[in-house]
Amino acid sequence: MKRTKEKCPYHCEIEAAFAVIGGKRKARIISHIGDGKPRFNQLRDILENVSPRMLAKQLRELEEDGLVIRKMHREIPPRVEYELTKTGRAFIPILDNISDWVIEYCPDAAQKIE
Amino acid sequence: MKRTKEKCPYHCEIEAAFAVIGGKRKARIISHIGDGKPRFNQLRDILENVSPRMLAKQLRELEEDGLVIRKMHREIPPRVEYELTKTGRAFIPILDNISDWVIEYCPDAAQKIE
DNA sequence: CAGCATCCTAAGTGATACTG
DNA sequence: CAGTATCACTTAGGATGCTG
Repeated sequence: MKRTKEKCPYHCEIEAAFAVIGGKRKARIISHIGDGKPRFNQLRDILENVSPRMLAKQLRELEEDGLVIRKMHREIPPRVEYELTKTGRAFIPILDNISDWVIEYCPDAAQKIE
Repeated sequence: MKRTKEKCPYHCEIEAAFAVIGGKRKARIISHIGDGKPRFNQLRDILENVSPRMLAKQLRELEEDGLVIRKMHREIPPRVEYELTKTGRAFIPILDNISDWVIEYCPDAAQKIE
């Protein structure tokens, strides 16, 4: 989804929202961070087939948009945990609704899960 | 969002759902079709800066996924109206929740509306 | 009017190698 | 471990012109 630094790039709330959560795998990332406090490579394992470059980018954007906090522990080897902010946690129920919707109303897509 | 014809391309419900509604402008299209029964060029006017090629593509995908019905009236000049299916209508409350969420929790993005 | 066909560019994404 | 850097590639998206 397009992310921009223009002053008024959005025509409506929905467009603004999807600029924040519509990126590839962003919804899944939010969902998994909500489950625990995963570390970088744990997220990579869960998501599968994500290059470190892409995961880092998505996480950085989610952090900029205030959904995710990056907690860096100064240890050797370094340990970084991700967790949701209040904003991120407020989005979890919506993700649950979306999951329910696809199961109930989109049998074709639901069948392609797993 | 990636659309695929593979047999089991999705890891979870959220990924499946975003394959259906995550395309650029798809959420906005659903929302506007829910408001009335817009014609092709009415949708173009509302969305602004959409090439006919792209709008047609998004509409066709939404139709394939069972969210939208294309009603063709055999007149001269031709008239086509789009409306929501039950599946599409069931998604409207979720879009409303998303709008509320961005207003309440994402002030930076909300400020860029209009 | 409601598209489709064609061409083209720009942005997104992946793979791999490397570093503090 | 948690990322960057670089390069190559795929895809999305726009512009334009044409048609039933």
